[in-house]
Amino acid sequence: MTTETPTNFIHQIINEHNESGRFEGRVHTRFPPEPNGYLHIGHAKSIGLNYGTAVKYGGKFNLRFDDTNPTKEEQEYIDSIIEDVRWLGADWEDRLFYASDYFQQLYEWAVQLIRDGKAYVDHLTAEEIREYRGTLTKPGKNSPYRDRSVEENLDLFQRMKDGEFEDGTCVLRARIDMESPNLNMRDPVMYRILHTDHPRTGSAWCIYPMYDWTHGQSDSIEGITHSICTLEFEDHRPLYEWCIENLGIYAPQQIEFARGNLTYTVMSKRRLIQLVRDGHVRGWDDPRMPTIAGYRRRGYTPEAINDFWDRAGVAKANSTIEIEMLEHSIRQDLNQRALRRMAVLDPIKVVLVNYPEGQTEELDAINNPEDESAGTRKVPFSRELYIEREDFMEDPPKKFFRLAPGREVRLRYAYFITCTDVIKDADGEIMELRCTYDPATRGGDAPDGRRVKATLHWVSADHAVDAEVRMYEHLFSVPNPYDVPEGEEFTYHLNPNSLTILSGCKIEPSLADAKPGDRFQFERQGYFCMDPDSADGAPVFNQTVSLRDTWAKIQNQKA
RNA sequence: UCGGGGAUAGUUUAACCGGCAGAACGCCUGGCUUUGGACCAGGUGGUUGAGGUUCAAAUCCUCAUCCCCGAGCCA
Repeated sequence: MTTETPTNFIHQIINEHNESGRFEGRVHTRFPPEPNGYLHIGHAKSIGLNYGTAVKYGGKFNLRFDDTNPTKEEQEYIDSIIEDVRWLGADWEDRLFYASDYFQQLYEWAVQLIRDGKAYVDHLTAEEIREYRGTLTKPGKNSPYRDRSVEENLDLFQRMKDGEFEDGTCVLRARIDMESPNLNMRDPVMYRILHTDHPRTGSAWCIYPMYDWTHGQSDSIEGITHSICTLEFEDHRPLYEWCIENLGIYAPQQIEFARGNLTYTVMSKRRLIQLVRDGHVRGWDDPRMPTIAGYRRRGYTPEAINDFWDRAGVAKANSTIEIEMLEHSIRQDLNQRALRRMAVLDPIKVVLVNYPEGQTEELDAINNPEDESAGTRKVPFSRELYIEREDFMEDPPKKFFRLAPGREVRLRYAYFITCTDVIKDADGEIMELRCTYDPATRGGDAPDGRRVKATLHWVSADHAVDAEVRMYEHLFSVPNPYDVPEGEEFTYHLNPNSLTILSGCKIEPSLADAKPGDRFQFERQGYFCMDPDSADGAPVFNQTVSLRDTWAKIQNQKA
């Protein structure tokens, strides 16, 4: 038995169970996805909570697919979910299960209930069932088929299973209480007829159990102690307990918690599917999607995602967390581990007029100031360079510290340079900057102790590699995308600038060796992850998140 | 209208049996800096409301208010 410091109300409940001996000190959780879509970051909360709880108490964690509705479920989703849960770091060891593994047992239990007079085959139509159910305020009334004999029910249920009836002709219902104030207890449907092949059981079954008739018993079979689910199942708990009690089987404890929402994000599977199907994004793993696959491609780490949910906490109050908190977690993680590289996203050429033509130097650059073991690398330097267009202003405002006519700045790990000339084309567009460099400042330090207010990143023009860089903004332009004018859809606030593709970016040559999935900090810009779309000699990077940017903040304040 | 849940800084949360409301993110200052990054120091800001019990209430009691979920042969 362990009593751990509770970090949330669920752990407190577990401590109480451990003290009372309810589960003999056992802790066994599970993550039960329905394979009808890709996992999103909200699921990561549940995965982290279930797996983290098991680890905390030295217990076990199962992965179990809730695959009871073959009309919506697909193998593609099963595969992606397995990959995502594994990527997030949750370890189910050899306990990968499917609710469909239990179809036979569930069927036998249904027969048991029929024998006990606690279930019956109902021939009411779907619409009639709805009418008979009553409303939130009005009690329901009994189906005329409710009092069929055990023999008749047994026969009918057998024939349902044997495929004698078409979809929708009848259902098996639990016989509970049509007047219950809890609508879930008004004779809930246990089985419906679906002549649809199942991804795992094929055509073996044409009747499929409903969630309420499956979930609790699956938990029970697996010896789950704490069946953690979201708030909307609170009303189902009495039914969950009814099934188990009337079957006389081992009883786990269902506990509900609030799912977490994010600002600037929609998270329901229905909406996500729509974004994919209607082409608002490039697929389930589009880096703008809040899916696990999307975040992975974007460059997020599982550690950052788990850290984020740890910080967010677990409670029963509905909440929408500011996306800045997620961004903080990924910045913090990547700051520790990402190698630094220089990349010029919007290049402008700089010519060092006093630097010898044809000369090239190899300068030392630190790979990660936060991690000495990451070492250093050589970066080529020459007479013609690229710097960031926005790092120069011809007529700089007061707080602009970067390059300007007559001003001296440092090129990182290289030299101090001073801008002497601005070359423009006929339209007045700046084409090139002419600068002088100070040979005494090699490496970036002035022996005379003189200081500059800015350090710029740069790339040698002759040695630069061209790259495509995909910059992202939030998929939605407002914190609450659901807040739309009367009659408008949730797509109303879709951000037209959520993706900006930059081509002709100039990146330092060492980046040519990168592999898809590799993450870097582009100095002074942010974190970037190489995209699988990359080809030999044609690298593509996704912006994971920008660096914190006080200059941008100053500019925004003025705007 | 019936049933079930919930309400603590801008956001997300902590506060055991009633005992100084604490943190993270954000925001604002300042320091430091070869990334306007990172880091360091400081600051702003809160118990939904009204009563009651108590030496003492976020916590207990009463009455309100507001929010979420529920009428799939979805999960």
